[in-house]
Amino acid sequence: MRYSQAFIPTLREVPSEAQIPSHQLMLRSGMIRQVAAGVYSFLPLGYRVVKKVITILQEEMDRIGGQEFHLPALNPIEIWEATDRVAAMGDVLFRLENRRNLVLAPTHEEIITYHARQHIKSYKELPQIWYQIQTKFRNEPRPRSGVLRGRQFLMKDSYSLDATWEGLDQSYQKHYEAYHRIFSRAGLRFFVVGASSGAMGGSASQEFMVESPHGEDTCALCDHCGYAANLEVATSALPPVPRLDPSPPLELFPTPHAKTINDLIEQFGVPEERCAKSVVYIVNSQPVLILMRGNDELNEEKLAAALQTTQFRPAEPEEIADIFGAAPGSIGPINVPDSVRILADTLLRETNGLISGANKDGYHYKNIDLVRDVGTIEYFDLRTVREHEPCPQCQQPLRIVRAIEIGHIFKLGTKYSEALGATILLEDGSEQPIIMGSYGIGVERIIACYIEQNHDDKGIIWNPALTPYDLLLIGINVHKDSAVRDIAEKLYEQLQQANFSVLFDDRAVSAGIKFNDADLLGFPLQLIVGPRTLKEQTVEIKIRRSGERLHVPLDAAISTVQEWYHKLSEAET
RNA sequence: CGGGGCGUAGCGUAGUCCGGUUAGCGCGCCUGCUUUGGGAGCAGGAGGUCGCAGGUUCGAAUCCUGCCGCCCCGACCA
Repeated sequence: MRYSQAFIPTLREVPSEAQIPSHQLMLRSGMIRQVAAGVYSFLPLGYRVVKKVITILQEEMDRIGGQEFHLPALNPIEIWEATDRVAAMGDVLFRLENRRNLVLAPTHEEIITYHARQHIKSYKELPQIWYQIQTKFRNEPRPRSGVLRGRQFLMKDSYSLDATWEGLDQSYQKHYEAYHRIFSRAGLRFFVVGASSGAMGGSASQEFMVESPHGEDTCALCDHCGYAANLEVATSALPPVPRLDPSPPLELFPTPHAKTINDLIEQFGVPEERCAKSVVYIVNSQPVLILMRGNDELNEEKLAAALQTTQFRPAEPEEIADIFGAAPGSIGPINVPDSVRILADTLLRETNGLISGANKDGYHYKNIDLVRDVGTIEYFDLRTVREHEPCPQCQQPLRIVRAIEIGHIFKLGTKYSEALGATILLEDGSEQPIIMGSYGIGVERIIACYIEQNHDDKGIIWNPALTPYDLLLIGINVHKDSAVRDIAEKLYEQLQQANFSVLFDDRAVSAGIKFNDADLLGFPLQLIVGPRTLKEQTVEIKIRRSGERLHVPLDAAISTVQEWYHKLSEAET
């Protein structure tokens, strides 16, 4: 491609709406343009990168036996009602005003299961891995960070269909390995975390993460043993609050000015871990009292997993007063109405000597014994792990980092096959729902994360795997100097014949502009031909990543490019 | 949805508080001449419903009301 004829609208200045490097550089390099909040056009240069990512995805999915589909974005709403996901997705599901029986698909479990039900009748036809790379629509409440969270985005989604749970484990493992290869080939530094399966009812789930301050997820990492978990499921080896022996007697005491755990600690000098913080949630319109150690933070994802529902919210102060007869600062587990379910974090399991509100304004109890003084308590891991807590595997301090989710693998089970009646007959003649897995990769996120990890103050630094063109041939003064032009044209021909995709900067602009655009666009290699090199019968090869410049004789140009390209490609794997 | 910010030419912005000639500047764009290895110089030129609608006023980018859009933080995100 000749640059003079290419549509590559680069920007010298940073558009004000772009806050993070990948967004800024994708705009500045002419890869994307915004059309609406969370909606972007890919311009030719950006789309070349998309196609390269898609090729990697297809190759690796095909390698594990995946078969590519192209499913419709328009879905009948009935099928979404059948799995109860119209309600579950809520406002995130796009609906159509002038065709109300259709919705825009945010994911494709339903359609896949629909086709499985149509045609898969026997265990003999399984396993299957079905995938597609397609546009998803999600009415995100707040799109952000360029293409990192959009209302319309590309996703590689795949689904495994198995007759047995062991089969599901194998399909899941194949995806795990394929995902490793995909992200490695894309040149990403990433890690895998255990994740919540949430209210979807699946059994196991892992997320592929890229560490970034711009990420929307938070993970606990152990650099020592490799433990990694999303904070929604992360645990630590923090010891539980030990029992006192003998158990001291329950005692009511006035605390007129203590509304928070910190007040209690300051005013009465009590140890933080002996305080039991009481929080109240309304779960399916029933009150639930939750006891947390000291100032530990309740994790709502863990609560959702414990309660097996996401239909809950913190209680309002008025509701708390109605139920407990006291303000939020004075409630506790003693004298709780029978209708209130009591949960406690596992750190408090069957312990004693605790201080908590007395359900009487201005009073607390001390020496509460959860076994002696409180009715039925259900214990769950509910607390949010904090920085520096000991790793649950090796006791070394945990690190808490922000991360961007680029892939998610998920053992679904039979939720969708049951809801939609996708069943098979087994060898013994019995009928059973197909056992499914679902696996997703965000295409734009791979690109944005790559740029987040591979840029400098001048621009993007592409590797051979994702670069929109293999290399940039820069002709200095080609429009004025016919000797340079002849050489440049010849190299342009030869490079293409050697199977390189080449962008040939033949524009009639100054050298400085060409060099700056070259660094901004970030192709792995720049081949520079100008009057200066011509005098010595050489060309200059600049390696974008290192900034290294080689001067090679004209007749060695192609072979040197091939060598270096090979070297750069090797370095990736 | 809560909080904050913003909307003036393709991009970046000044002007808005305190209403008043023709809305200014840099980059980019067009023409000519000169220049030519890290975003050239000179000269000339094109390009604006000041987000939209209504209101106040002799007069509105500027004041008032409503709406729309975009960004950031939070909530949310199988």
